[in-house]
Amino acid sequence: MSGSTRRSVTLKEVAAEAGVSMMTVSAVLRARPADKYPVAEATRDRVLSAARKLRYFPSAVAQGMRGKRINALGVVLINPDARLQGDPYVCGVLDGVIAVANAEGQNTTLFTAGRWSGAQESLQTFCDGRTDGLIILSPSPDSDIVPALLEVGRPFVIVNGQSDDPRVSSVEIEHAARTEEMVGHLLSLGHRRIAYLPGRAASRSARARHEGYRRALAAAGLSEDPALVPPGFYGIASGYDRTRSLLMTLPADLRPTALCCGSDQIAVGALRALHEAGVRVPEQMSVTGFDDIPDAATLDPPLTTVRQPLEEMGRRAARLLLDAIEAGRPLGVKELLPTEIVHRRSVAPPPSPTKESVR
Amino acid sequence: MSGSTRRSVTLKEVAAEAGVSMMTVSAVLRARPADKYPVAEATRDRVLSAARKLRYFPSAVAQGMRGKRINALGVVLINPDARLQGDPYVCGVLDGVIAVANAEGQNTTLFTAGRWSGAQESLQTFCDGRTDGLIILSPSPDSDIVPALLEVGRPFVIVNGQSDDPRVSSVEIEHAARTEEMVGHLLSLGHRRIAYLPGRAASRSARARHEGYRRALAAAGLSEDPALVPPGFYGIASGYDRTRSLLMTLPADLRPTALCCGSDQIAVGALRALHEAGVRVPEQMSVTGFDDIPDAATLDPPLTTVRQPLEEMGRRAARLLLDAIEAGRPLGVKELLPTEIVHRRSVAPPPSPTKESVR
DNA sequence: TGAGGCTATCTTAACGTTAAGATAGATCAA
DNA sequence: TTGATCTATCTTAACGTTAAGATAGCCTCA
Repeated sequence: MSGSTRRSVTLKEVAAEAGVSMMTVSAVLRARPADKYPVAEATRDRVLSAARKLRYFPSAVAQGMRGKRINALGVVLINPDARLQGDPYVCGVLDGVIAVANAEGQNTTLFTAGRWSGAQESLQTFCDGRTDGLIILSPSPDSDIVPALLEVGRPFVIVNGQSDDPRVSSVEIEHAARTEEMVGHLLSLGHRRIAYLPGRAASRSARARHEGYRRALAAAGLSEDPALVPPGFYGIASGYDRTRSLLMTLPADLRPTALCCGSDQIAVGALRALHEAGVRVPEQMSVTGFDDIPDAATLDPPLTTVRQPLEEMGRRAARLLLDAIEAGRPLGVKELLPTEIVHRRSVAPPPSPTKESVR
Repeated sequence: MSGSTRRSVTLKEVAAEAGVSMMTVSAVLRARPADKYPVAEATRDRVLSAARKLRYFPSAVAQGMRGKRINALGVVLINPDARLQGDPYVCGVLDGVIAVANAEGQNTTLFTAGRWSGAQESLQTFCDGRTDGLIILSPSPDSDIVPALLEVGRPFVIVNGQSDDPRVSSVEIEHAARTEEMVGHLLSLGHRRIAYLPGRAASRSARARHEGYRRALAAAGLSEDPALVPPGFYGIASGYDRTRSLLMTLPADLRPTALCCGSDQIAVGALRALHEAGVRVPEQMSVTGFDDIPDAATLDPPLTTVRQPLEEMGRRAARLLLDAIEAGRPLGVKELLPTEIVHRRSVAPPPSPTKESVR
């Protein structure tokens, strides 16, 4: 019975067992409205019990070929060495996508572009018909995947990688405005020397956040001091190394009194370096992050940061995608989700001597 | 051209464009060995350029219906409120599965059982033919999914939920033996009152780990003190609450000197509670975990724990599943992966007065 | 010269499902 | 009584692909 049952039970077998045509079985099992395909009560029962007896499961693949939907959403992780563990950003978005997909009776299929050998090759995989559409997570602005997808005309939504093309739907947050607000907050507390530890310049979000930092300084009549903005990347190691450099290379009176980090991971590294150097946070140095990863609340001290609604972003993306699939065409909706600053203990006014003395 | 392109390009259209039959196009594009289906060089070129021109992508769905493989592995997350963010265990295994799947040209499809209304209903989703087989993550021993899957005869592999049935393939670690070793280590350091914070008793792994704790005590001539083993679940909140209770309810001389936690998440909660209560770790209290999540190394103090090769477990499971799919039948392979204790700073001998005074 | 074997290609049928139209008996109004 | 309408079911064709067998021209060898 079980064991080497290679083939699965088909509609035809159920039909034979119940002594009716396949169409009748199909109608009964899909519970079509009776006015479309009326079935006698007795027949219905016979069909249902035959299906149960044979353990029949409808083939989504065959259904997908017949109709035009396979009821699956694809999620594309472009990052070549993408790993879920230790990537709260991707996991959060994915959780949102899965939640909506589940609620709407859709499956979720993961695509990871092992090595990126150009969009053309990857599309062979992404567009093979096993999903109805794609959610692209943080495509680099340099990648050619967006134009390629537009060309094949498949529904897709971008998360965190807004495109100027009016046909593209995307879910995005205000990187610049929120960073500007954060830096403004530090300025209002009296900080004047505020370092910024940015993500890699190839990333859209990193560029936008950096721009927010500049705008806040400009609004306060200050300009960016390159010595306080060492290039880096989103990652614990970057935060650690850059912070150490800042501490070692700058004379005490030129040291920043606040460290605005482009991501929480960077802030984690920064806090570690400050801890090792005996610099107390926030008394001697304020530190801020961006993302509000789960760890942010339990760091020592808890991190003041920007909360990105990761799961909501995933949910929105999934809904936009479903809309586009339904409509059968790109809808070009750009959603901008609200973010907020979460105030925790890693920020305080600068140590007293600084006061209003702008250098 | 793009825009409302709803339907995708088919083999037939490519064949028409190239002026050959569909079969020839199929043979060219799948690069079949020439001795099976020889095609003239000129024809080949014509087909390839037609396919490129029309942006043809073979339909995996149609291929899957024709042949018997769709080249996708399913991963079933039974946990009803499964979330990837904050679940390093699931993420780690998933990373391993994805790595192997990718390397073998397979897709990965996620199934989450929103609410668990019995295996029969869930199987409708899991067995709808869009995957060639399933990897089941940590099924509860109480769930009826394993017998149900055996009955429908679909290839599947269990991770961390070994079954006695000889047909079932599983990837497992030694929960009991390693916990026994960990508790033995604490005993050898002189600890005699060792609390154990278990995972939910419905979970196989939690039961097995708990059993290891008992065995270690028994080997030292001790028996379990129910007051030191409050029921709980794998999760930060459980560790925090249970630890607070232990600290508040027990008189100082009855307090444990070591806290053996059923998971790293529990240990995270325990450390937080101890920190708040001003109990120094490891000077006044040793703490151990299980899993070795990435955070374990950066906790304060870094956590002594059992390293579970999560990613390797995922990789093994994927390989076992591919073997079973290949064979077309359950193979009943049980893999037991090695684990090791990672010694970090959260463990020390008990404070001096305790010594050998077994109460 | 014809049998056999190549090479390059085409045709048919099938995978499991479903939309649309066909059928056949029963009921009903004119 | 004749057609119209309704109910319950069946039949056909199609979705995009591919295995297997068919075909047709050409070459080789006895």
